[in-house]
Amino acid sequence: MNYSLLLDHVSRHITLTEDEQSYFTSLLNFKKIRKKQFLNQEGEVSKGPAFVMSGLLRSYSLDKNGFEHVIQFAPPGWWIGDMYSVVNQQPGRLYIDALEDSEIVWLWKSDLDKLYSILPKFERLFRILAENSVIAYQDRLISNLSLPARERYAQFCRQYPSLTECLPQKQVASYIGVTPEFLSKMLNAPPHH
Amino acid sequence: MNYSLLLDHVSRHITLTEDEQSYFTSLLNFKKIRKKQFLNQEGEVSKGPAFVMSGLLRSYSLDKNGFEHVIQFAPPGWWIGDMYSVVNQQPGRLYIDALEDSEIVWLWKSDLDKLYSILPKFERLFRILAENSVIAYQDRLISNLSLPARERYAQFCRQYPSLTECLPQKQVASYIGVTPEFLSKMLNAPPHH
DNA sequence: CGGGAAACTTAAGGTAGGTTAAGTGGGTGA
DNA sequence: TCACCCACTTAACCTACCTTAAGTTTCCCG
Repeated sequence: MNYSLLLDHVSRHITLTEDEQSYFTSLLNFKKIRKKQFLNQEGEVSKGPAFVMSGLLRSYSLDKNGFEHVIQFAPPGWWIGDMYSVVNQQPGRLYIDALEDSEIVWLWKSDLDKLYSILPKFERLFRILAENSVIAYQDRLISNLSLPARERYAQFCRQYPSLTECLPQKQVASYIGVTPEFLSKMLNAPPHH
Repeated sequence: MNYSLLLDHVSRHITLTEDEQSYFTSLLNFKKIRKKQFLNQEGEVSKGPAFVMSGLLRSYSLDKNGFEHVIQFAPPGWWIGDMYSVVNQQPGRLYIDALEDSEIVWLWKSDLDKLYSILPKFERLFRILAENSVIAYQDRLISNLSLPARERYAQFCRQYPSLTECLPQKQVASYIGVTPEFLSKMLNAPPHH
């Protein structure tokens, strides 16, 4: 198993000896997920955070009218999971599925806790990741509260140019919070002033 | 100076000896903020996270039409800050001001970093706080994407009953993402089935 | 290949929520 | 005590975005 993508990612925030690296990787579980298969369904207790090695995952919630709302996309090199469910070990409210055939590695919550106590450096890693996550959610909240759909779309394209290319429009629509019909109309209409 | 509110809060997540407590409190800066005064203005580099001892603060962003969008309220026992600005030591996009005369304690980012290296337990504390923050922002994002204003209001009342009582309506309107006029109309109209 | 499901488009009509504007009442500082 | 400000209300009008529905294209799976 080649963990270099993950170990590179980790080493951007904390430094590990070879022994520490192999202890860390010994806790990892590997999994292939084919397109449209689920890592996680609403109402299940999420096993733990997952790191994407290849492919593309997303998390979304389903409202009572059956509409999906994308919370996050996770291309290779990103973490994804249902934080609420992992932290509280309660059934979550998110679905996580693969938009492309994907490979991930994931940790049991109990192994993560072990990792924290044996290698406290990992507290730091996950603190930093959580902080970055807070920043990203805050940014998105501000956009949702203060920008019209057209500018939210423009911001998405600026922020995730590679995703913009490979995602179907309806996924982007769901992320920025409009219907696919409206996004289509927007894109095929003359740019507003 | 009486730090019991803060130390109680900290001890819910990590355990400190008396020496550790006094080292921690030695890093704290105390500040009184009168109603309508700012802790933080857009474009400034935020000094660091602040813990509210008494009073009530809020953070908000200002859009290009001059409208405020409340990101967070912070009653006593809560942390508030501009995470983006603290982490990156760059000018932030948030204003933080006091809705009531308040007292806070806050940490320089550099002291926080010292604290992490001398007492790694604090990595854990702030990891947990950041994780809870992620959960809260995710929840709010889901509400904004999938619930109509009336239900966002109901959820706010359920989630923060004490804030609902003491906040002026226009602050709540700004938090749930509607105009004060619309919230007023909503509240004075017959409940929708 | 062929057929069905998705993704995308177009368009008509509807609605949640915004804008503007005017008025009321309570609180507070000079 | 008065003046002013600010929170809140009301109401008429407006628009960004949604709903429904139909049609076209693409693409995948058998």
